[in-house]
Amino acid sequence: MNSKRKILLQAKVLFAQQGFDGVSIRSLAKAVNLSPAALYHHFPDKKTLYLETVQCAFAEQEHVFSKVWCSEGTARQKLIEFIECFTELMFADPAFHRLMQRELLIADNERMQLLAEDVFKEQFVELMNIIRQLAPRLDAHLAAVSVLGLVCQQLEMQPLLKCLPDWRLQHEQPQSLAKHINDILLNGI
Amino acid sequence: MNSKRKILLQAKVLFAQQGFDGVSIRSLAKAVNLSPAALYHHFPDKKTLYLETVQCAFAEQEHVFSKVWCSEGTARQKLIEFIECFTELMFADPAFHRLMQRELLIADNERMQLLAEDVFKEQFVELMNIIRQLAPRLDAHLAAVSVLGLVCQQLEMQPLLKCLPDWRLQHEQPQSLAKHINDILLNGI
DNA sequence: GTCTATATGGCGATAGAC
DNA sequence: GTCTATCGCCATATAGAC
Repeated sequence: MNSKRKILLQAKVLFAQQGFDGVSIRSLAKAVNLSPAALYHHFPDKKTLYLETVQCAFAEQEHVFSKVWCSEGTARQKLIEFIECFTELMFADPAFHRLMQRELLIADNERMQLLAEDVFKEQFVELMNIIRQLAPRLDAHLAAVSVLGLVCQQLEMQPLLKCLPDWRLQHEQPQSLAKHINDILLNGI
Repeated sequence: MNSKRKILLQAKVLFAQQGFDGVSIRSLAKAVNLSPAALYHHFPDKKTLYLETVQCAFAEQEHVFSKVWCSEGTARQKLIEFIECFTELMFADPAFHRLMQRELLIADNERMQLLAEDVFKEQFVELMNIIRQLAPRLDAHLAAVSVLGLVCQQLEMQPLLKCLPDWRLQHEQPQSLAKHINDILLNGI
């Protein structure tokens, strides 16, 4: 395989796990069986390597939901489908989700604008449109974030939840989780 | 003020902002007007300093919600009150929330168990009890996390949300947010 | 309890051979 | 395109004076 691609894929995993400062060029080089110097042939410096890693990881996710938005169902069916699809995606690629969390903690303004424009905007607008159809009384922006929050928080808190009462293995299965979220969203508490 | 306490309070802010690897003993020392060596009088090493910082930050939050659980209202009123209280708390102390996010990313098993037992368990059980009264059909554990997720995700995604369509300043006001979350939780979409 | 000075090591990055 | 060797810097941590 292309060395540059191999580096980017490994970097995604390591940066997601340990963050920018936690990953050294040396450790990344060892993980892909190259010398540290070899990495500098493909990237001018560590920061650029990191940014390309993030860009590469997010580019993979750009058009995942097109099939949901184009489906023939009602708005309600589309929302249910989106939640199932989004939950599956987040659980299938934890490195992506962790990278996202770290980017949000860094919150670099320029990068946030790029992420918003290139990766999230289109999907977010579609989600808001569905919500507007289903619940015109709600602020669509707030409600869209609520939908995402219901999915993401279950993932983020997983390590803690295992240590709290009434936790079940089932809680980490995306289908079971999607079902719960759909229930709570459509019927309330 | 006590030097050790001054160090811990400043460390909370810096570690929350930049993470364990992002904060050097030197930079922390400069921020509290001490030499790096002075910090080693109060803490044996950097890792211990970090752990004490986290422990100190979380200890402050232990009994914040007791007034909610002891109030005289119905289960529904208590839930509304909890959401308002929790939202206010998270927005009032962003350093605490960021530290929590970073701890979840590290996900050290021993520390998760301590956090669960000492800080979150009691509140989490109370929240589950309220939910069981309101909606026996739901898995109380999943539903409790959903409530927390609705609040936390709005905070975590803030830097990105500003760059997405239909964002309003109002979305960052805790009261306005709590109102939305209560609406969506009690009535659904 | 705080300082100055310093030991020791890992870091990002570069030079130059192959 | 990859290597070995290395530079210069900043990190954690310690020694010992005050």
